[in-house]
Amino acid sequence: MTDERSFLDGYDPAAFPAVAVTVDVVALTIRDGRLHVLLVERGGHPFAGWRALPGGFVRDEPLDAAALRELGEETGLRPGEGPLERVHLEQLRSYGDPGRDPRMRVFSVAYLAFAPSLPDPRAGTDASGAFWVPVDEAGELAFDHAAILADGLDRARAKLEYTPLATAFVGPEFTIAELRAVYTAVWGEELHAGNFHRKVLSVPGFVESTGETAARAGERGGPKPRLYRAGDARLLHPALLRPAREEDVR
Amino acid sequence: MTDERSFLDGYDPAAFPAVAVTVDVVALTIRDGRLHVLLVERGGHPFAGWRALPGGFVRDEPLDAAALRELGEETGLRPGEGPLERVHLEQLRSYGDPGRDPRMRVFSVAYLAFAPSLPDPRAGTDASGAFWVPVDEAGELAFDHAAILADGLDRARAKLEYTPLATAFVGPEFTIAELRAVYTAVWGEELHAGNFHRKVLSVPGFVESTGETAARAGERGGPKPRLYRAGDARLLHPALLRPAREEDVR
DNA sequence: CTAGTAATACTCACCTTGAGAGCAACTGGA
DNA sequence: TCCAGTTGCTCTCAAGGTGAGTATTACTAG
Repeated sequence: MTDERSFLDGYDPAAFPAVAVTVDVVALTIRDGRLHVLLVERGGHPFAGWRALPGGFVRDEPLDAAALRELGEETGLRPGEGPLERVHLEQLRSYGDPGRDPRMRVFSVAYLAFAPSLPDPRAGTDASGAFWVPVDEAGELAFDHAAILADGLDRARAKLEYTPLATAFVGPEFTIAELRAVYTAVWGEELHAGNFHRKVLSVPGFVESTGETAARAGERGGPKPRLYRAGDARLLHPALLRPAREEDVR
Repeated sequence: MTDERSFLDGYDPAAFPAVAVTVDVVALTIRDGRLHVLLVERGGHPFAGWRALPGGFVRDEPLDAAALRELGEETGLRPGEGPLERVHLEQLRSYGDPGRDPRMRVFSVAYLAFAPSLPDPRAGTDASGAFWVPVDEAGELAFDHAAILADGLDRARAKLEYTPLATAFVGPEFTIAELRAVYTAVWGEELHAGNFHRKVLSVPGFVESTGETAARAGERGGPKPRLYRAGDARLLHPALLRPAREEDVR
C-alpha cells in the first residue's frame, strides 16, 4: 500500500486517451430591439468558413476565466473593464458526444453571456472575424453549435422570468420601457405596457428609482420617462411569468 | 491551403496537454421520509478512504450514457432495466478548476439522478462500496464533491417547483400523501395537506387518477387513499412555489 | 368500542393577474 | 403655432390562485 505522495509521483497522465476541453460562449445582446448573438467565422479546419460560436481550448485557468477570456478576445474588449464589466456570465451546460469534433474527443463547456449593447467587434481590433447576428438569422453553425445556441436561448428566456437578468441587457440607468423592450426581444412577444410597469415596480429589489427622468422623451412622443437602476434582488418574487404555452404540457 | 481531409490526417491529438474528463452522479432517493444521496468509499488514491460521489472516466460513449453506466455499476442494477428504468437523469453542470484533482487537470461533468427507493447496493453485487446516506449526514467529501452535492440539492429543490419530477421519487402508482412526503423531504418544510391536495389535482397533467384506492390505509389510521399515476405534463402550470426566503433578495 | 389520525372537500379573506380605459406630457410635421 | 399621434403612468374591475382554517368521514391500533 503506497501513500498518496508516492502514488502521485508515479502517476502518468499520458496513459489516458487524448481528449480536449473547450469553452464556447453564447453571447447575447440587444441591438435595434432585436436579440443578437456573437458569432465568428472559422478560419481553419475543421468547418473552415463556417460560422461558429466564439470559443477555444481551456488553458491553465478556471472554466469561468476561460469563457471570459474568449469573450474578451473575440469582442476586442478587456474582460472586467469598460463595457465588459457589466456582462453577466454563467455556465450553460456541457457537450461531449463522440464525433462532435472530427479531430478528437472534444468536450465543450458552454457559457451564456448577457451584455448591454456592445461596440461592433470589427472596429479596429484584431477580433477580425466576430460579428453580431440576429438570433433568428444565425443559420447553420459549425459542430453542434446550433444546438448549443438553442439551449442558450431557452435558458435566457427562462431566466428572465425568475431573475432580474434583463437589467444586464441595458445600461446602468434605464427606463421601464427599455426593460420591457428586453423582454419583448428575448421572448418574442408583446407585453401589456401597463401591467408590465406595475409588475416591475411591485417586485421588491428588481429596480430602484434614480429620482431622475430622461433628458428627452422617445422619438414618437410621450412624457419624459423616469430612470431606474438595477436593484439588489437576485430572484424575482413574484416572478414575471410568460403565458403558458402548449409545448409545456405536451 | 489544405483541404479538411488532409488536415485531419496530419492532426496530432497528443500535442495537447493531458486532461481527463469524468462524470460524477448526484443520485437522490427518499428512504424513510428522508432524502438520501448515493455515496461510495474511495479505495485508491487520491482521497483514499474518503467518501465521494459515484463517478469515473468517460469512455467512448456519450456523456449521458457514461452517467447512466456509472449509476448502474455503483448500484449493481442494469441501466434501463427494472428499478433503473424509471430513474430521471439530467446534466447538472461541469467543474474544472485547476487543482481540483491532484493528479492532473480533470474536468467533471456532474449529473443529477432522481430515483424511487432502490435496493441497498451492498446486497450481493460487486458494487461493494456504495451506500445511501441522508443528505444532511453526507459530511466531508473527496475533491469538490461537497460543492457538487450542494448544487445538486439546489437544482432538485428548484425543479420540484416547476416540473412534475417529484413523481420520479415514487413508484408507478402513488398517493397524494406520498407525493407530499417527497416535497417535504426535499424542501425540508411541512406543507399544508389540504392546499397541497387541491394544488396537485388542479395542475393539468401533473397526476391522473387510476380509479383505484390503496388496499390499506396508513399505519396510523385515516381512509384508504386514492391512487394516481404520473400525468403527461413536463412543466407545472401554475407552479408549486415554495414560500419566498430571505436569501432570495439578499 | 374508542381515541386518534389522515384523506378529502369546503370556506373565506387576500393577493396577483390580464384586459382595458383615462390622462397628461411630449414628439414631429402641417 | 397648432394638431394628431404616441407614450408613460395610473387606475379599475373581473377572474382566478393562495394560505389558513374547518368539517366530514373512514380508517387504524389498542
